[in-house]
Amino acid sequence: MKQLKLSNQLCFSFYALSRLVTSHYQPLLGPLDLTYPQYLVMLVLWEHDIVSVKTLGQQLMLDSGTLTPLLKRLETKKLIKRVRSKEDERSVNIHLTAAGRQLQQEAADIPEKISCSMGFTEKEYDTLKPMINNILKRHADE
Amino acid sequence: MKQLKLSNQLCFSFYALSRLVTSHYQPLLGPLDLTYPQYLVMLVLWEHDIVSVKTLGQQLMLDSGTLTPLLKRLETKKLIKRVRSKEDERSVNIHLTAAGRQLQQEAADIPEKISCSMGFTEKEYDTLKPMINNILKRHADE
DNA sequence: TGGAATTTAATTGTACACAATCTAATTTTA
DNA sequence: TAAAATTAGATTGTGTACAATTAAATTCCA
Repeated sequence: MKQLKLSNQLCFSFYALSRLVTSHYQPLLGPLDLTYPQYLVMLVLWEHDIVSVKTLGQQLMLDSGTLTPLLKRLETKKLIKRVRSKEDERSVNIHLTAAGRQLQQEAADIPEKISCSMGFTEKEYDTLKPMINNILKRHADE
Repeated sequence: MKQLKLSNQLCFSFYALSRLVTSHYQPLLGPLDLTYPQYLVMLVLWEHDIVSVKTLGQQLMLDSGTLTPLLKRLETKKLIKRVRSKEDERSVNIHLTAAGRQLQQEAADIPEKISCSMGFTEKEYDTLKPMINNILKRHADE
């Protein structure tokens, strides 16, 4: 019986934690004129240089309704370029620009700073990482 | 070195998990014409009947910029009533209406359903609940 | 006591998030 | 191969989130 409320409470904790995380990124990303979701897109591009909107959506678990306007904003800032694919005209490839690559340097210390800001303990890393990724993975289809 | 990326990855997991949670509530709340944040407000009201916007904001960690329009939508649906306090005219008290209390019955099985939908294991409850609440608590000030 | 500081909501503006729908391109298959 | 089904993004509309500002009420305190 008491169990029932637990799921609700745990879900609320996840919801609150996500917003806490975003709020800790904000002061780090603000100076780079990036939001957290925009930063996530840049992280993917810094790894791959070119990715399709579809791939981006799969990696970040976001749909085109979210990504299309977000990518347009990144393009306005000259950090990326949206290029419709020649091979498959339905697909749009996102290219990292020189300015976008440049930004990687300025963002280099963010992982360390966010780690410090959130103050995760060793134990929290080791426990939460696999457990939460397990939850995400078992719902991977959607 | 490898540690640095971990914080970024763990934070992304939290962000993704929060959206996963919301997506699992949606089919349960849709029939009640509630969003997840609206449901959270109703949960507080089902416990207390009357709460101030300030208290609500503290409980849910949301500010008036989020709550004011959300509460207006709940009022439009006749689930709550917004009443400016007589004792302190700055404060607005949220009252549960009869329809709002009625809705509690229809929402009674949501905790069980969300538990089933998310499929948390016993171990996940026992580990995640205290660990995540600890993280939230140590950043409680903001 | 009366002005300064604080508190509480509301407002404004920007940016997600996602359901639902649409269009165009590609693939399937009858 | 031509119609049907699928796929990739874009669009539309609703609803959060939150920073920054504003306005009104209350509290502080010199």
